[in-house]
Amino acid sequence: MFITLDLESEEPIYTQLMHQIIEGIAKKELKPGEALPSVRSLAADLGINLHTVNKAYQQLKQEGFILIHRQKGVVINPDGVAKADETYWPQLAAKLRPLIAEAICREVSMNDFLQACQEIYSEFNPRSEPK
Amino acid sequence: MFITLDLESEEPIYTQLMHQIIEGIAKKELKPGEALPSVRSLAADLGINLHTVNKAYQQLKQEGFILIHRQKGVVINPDGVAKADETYWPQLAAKLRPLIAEAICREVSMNDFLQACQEIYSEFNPRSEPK
DNA sequence: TACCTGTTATACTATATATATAACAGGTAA
DNA sequence: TTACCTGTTATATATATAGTATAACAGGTA
Repeated sequence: MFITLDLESEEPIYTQLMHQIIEGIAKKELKPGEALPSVRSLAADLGINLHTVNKAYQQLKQEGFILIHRQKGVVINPDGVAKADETYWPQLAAKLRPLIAEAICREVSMNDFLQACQEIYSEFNPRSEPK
Repeated sequence: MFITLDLESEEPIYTQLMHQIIEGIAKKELKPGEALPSVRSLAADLGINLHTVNKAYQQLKQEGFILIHRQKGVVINPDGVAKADETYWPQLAAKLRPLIAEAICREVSMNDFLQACQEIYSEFNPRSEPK
């Protein structure tokens, strides 16, 4: 699991970290129960402060992606991430709406937009897993 | 064109303003060449500072949604918003990727995700325009 | 005992957001 | 000309967020 940060980006470091870990879970590179580096070692590896890593971990914990055991360390949620529930969909819609509004302004057809989503979705599921 | 702000939201006021104006354009409630309120009057109507409105206007101008004439005022870009070009798609993908990664973690199928997009897209185009 | 966890506390810097006032420059209308 | 409307610029202030730096604490393990 490689993590690359863009320190010049407007996106805060801790959210970059969150996104990369979530993407790692989506790609199955990070599996349920798998251990993550300690806040200190990850911070050292990335050349950032341990509080920045901690902030990302805390938020991932609150959203159910990881579990934090005070003395054992951090692991990907062994029970898997909570499935989409009734609170998830409005939040997703709120994030999608500005993107879709701009797309319409720029004369992007619905099909072109859906295809863009589809291609990204496929990046995470390169092939369906053999059972 | 009604504008509603949530002053308690984590989303900055000026981005809320930008999004609502972009949505207004997408819904054709705001048409090319149409005038927008002056920074002072809109700020007064919304009960916010004129600099906050100005910041939203400046950014909308830079992204090509509106034109600002120093003494005439602000209008929706009469030439329409610039169509999606080769710089647009990577930017869209960068914004979609975290949403799609989380959706996959929450076991949202591709079809369910695409359908959510489709429904929002349809909100902006309630019916195809008669020519 | 030494070392590893996460956690908490404090302090500091820098930047972003939002407000408040004031003034400036150019155009328009009474 | 005068008054008023534009957007623009300049200062100043308050608050919150982001990030870093150090230090210490508490619990578990080798």
